[in-house]
Amino acid sequence: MPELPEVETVAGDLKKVLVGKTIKSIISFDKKTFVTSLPSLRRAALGHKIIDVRRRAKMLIIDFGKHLLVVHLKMTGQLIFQSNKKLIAGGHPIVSTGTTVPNKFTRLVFTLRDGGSPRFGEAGTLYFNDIRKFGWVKAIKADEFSVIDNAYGHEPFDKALTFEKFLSLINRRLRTSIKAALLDQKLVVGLGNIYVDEVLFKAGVRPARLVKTLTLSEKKKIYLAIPVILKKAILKRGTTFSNFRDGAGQKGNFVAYLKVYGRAGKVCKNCGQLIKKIRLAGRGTHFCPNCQK
DNA sequence: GTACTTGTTGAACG
DNA sequence: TCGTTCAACAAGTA
Repeated sequence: MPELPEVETVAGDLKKVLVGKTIKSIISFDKKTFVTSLPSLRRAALGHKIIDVRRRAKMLIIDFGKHLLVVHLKMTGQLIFQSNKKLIAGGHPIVSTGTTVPNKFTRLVFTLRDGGSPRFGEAGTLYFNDIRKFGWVKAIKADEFSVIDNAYGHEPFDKALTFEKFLSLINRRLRTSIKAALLDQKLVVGLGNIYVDEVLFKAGVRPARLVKTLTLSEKKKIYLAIPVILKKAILKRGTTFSNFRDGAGQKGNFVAYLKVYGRAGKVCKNCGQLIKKIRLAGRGTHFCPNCQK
């Protein structure tokens, strides 16, 4: 389940290998995988050189200059680059899906060549896999990106997201739970179910608390916990990564640092009480009844 | 077989 | 209009 740290990791890894390469061909195995039609996907990308790969919210952006491919992995999407025997992968764990590409979950295949000239040979393949077909790929003109961009809120590491700004944002959701407010990508982007639970544990606030009941001090703790949790997760290369090949060094390690998520019925690492799980905002929600007030 | 999982959207609600 | 909740999507896992 890629949230911000996972997408950030994938974007960084792919940037290293994709920049400078040119899309040679695009093959589709599933029309549902992209919002954009295959012909316009090809128009935007074929023969164009990749100049950057980056992240915005939980989206991956492959930048061709005049055009962009915008990729959302949603829950089970993977982007896998293969060159010779080397795999660079990111997204949903590949436990049950086998370790080879393409496989039955492969939706799109991009073949690449080095540099801009057709005289260069193939230089790897980029696979877009998605088990549940929630993910998508859009091709847009660069100057149309603001339409997508404007639908999302602040980046959690953006200096523009001051505490005052954060307050004014969550104060728009006074009658909802703090969990629902933090999941809302129109306020602050990048937090999904896992990291919201972790942020609220670190802040010592129960997920079900309504925003209007929070003290200023609690809001400050939440505000401060967001970048701490996310940065640590990025450092550990995310929570849900899995090795695609031995020794690839791609395994996400943050799962070992999770304090509440997925630990229902286990003892709190902080106080020893049992972690509780409830259903909130339509999501499984984990917290420590002792550490979180 | 059934319940459960999740990011995002859009419908339905008050 | 606004804020909020909830179903829907898909398919693998327990």
